[in-house]
Amino acid sequence: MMSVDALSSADRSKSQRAYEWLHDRIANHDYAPGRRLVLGTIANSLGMSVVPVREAIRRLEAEGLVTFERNVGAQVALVDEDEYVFTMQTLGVVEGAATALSAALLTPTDLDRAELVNQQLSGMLDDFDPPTFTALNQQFHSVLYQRCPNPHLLELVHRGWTRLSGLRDSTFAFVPQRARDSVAEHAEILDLIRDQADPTEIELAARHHRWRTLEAFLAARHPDSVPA
Amino acid sequence: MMSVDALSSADRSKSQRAYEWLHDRIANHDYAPGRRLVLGTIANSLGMSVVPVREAIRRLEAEGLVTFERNVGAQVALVDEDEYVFTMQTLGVVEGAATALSAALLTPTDLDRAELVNQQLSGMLDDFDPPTFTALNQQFHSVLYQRCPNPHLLELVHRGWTRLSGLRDSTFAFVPQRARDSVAEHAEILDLIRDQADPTEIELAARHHRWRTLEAFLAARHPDSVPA
DNA sequence: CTGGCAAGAATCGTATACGATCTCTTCGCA
DNA sequence: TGCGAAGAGATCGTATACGATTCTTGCCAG
Repeated sequence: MMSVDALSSADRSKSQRAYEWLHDRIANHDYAPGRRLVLGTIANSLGMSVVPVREAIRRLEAEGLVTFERNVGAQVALVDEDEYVFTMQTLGVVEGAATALSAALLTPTDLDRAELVNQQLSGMLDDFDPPTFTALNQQFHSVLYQRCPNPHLLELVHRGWTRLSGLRDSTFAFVPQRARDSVAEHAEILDLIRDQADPTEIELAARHHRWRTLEAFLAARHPDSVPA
Repeated sequence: MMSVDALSSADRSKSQRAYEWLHDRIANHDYAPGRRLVLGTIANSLGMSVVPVREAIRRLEAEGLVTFERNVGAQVALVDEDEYVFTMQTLGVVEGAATALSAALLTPTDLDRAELVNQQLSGMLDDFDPPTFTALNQQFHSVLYQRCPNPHLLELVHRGWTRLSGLRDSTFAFVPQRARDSVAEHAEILDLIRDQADPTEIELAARHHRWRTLEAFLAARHPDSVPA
């Protein structure tokens, strides 16, 4: 019988395993933004040489999850405020588009599942736990965009979510009030999809839902600035 | 005095030079879709070992310009019809968004330049040369989206254009009639921007402009199918 | 003549090695 | 005491080497 370890490494190159290993750790924020990624150390942990690890880090760099500086090394990408704004803005665009393209293809089961998740979100409002809320929130949205037939758009949505997952605390930890509005907007988006609304309307609803979360975050960070 | 070659390689790693070298050749379609990229051969051409070349190819793979199969090798990504459709669809989304975000920041000089390029396009309509038309067309659009302050969106737009640049013939080679409509739509987009129209209106105009090119291509390829 | 197998060539995947570069500490001198 | 230089240690960048996998070619049996 194969060992567990042998199974887990079956038919994947070391470079691929290194990529997945690092990707998981970044997405689960076991490796926080700013954490240095020392090639030799990672190679040792994985029982391989540095060569496959370097390739994995190049891929993560191209995806924006890792930054790299020549002769210095790699670290998990920092998500400063600008980076957060740009990522959320882009995510609003691509997720909105993916959701609109997905909407007509959602099954009644999909919609029920989304509804159920949103009810769970609603039930948490008075006993608020940001990490759980954030996880369920992502689950809600992923149900809605998952049927998007365009793989490029889907990948862009996934990358955006992954980048944001590196944050220790979500927007909802900073701005709890936003959670309540968010749940209500989810219901509106669901209604639009159920009513087979115009795809553009669905798209803009999904986009502005995300952008409002971004605006709530910015308002909390910069209470003095004048709203546009 | 440094040799030209030493200058061209100054302060960039070999990995970086390999990346740029390959990227250029793919973008200029010196390397056509499907062309195999043999590590050893490329390494020889560049006077380096295979290690930096492998890293460069990993990056190009993550950007979608190259496909890679384990133990087989890399090739310039094929752009079949599905791939073309998905890329154009995605490009419509991200370029539309980038153009809308850029619009308010365009200077009068930018707008004059765009106008000039569109006049050149217009002047070519009766003496039609698809490659030149395609190049000027890209130039027109890049003027409009270049001021987009969101670097993520800008990068996505660039990647989309680069992927499409690998095609030997643009849509305009298949559907010359589309060129005339395209020039007219360019003028409409310019008017919207000059009139400081609502960003959403600009965005949708830019998006649908691209999507109509896509539809023209599909209609030419599938003359029998029923339009939606 | 055709299908399949086997040997060789081509190419990839990864380990190891070592020079190059950066960073941090330490030491000397003002 | 503070600053700058020198050196040690850490880490990176790339070359080389070689086993592993895949592709190609040609021979043999049916």
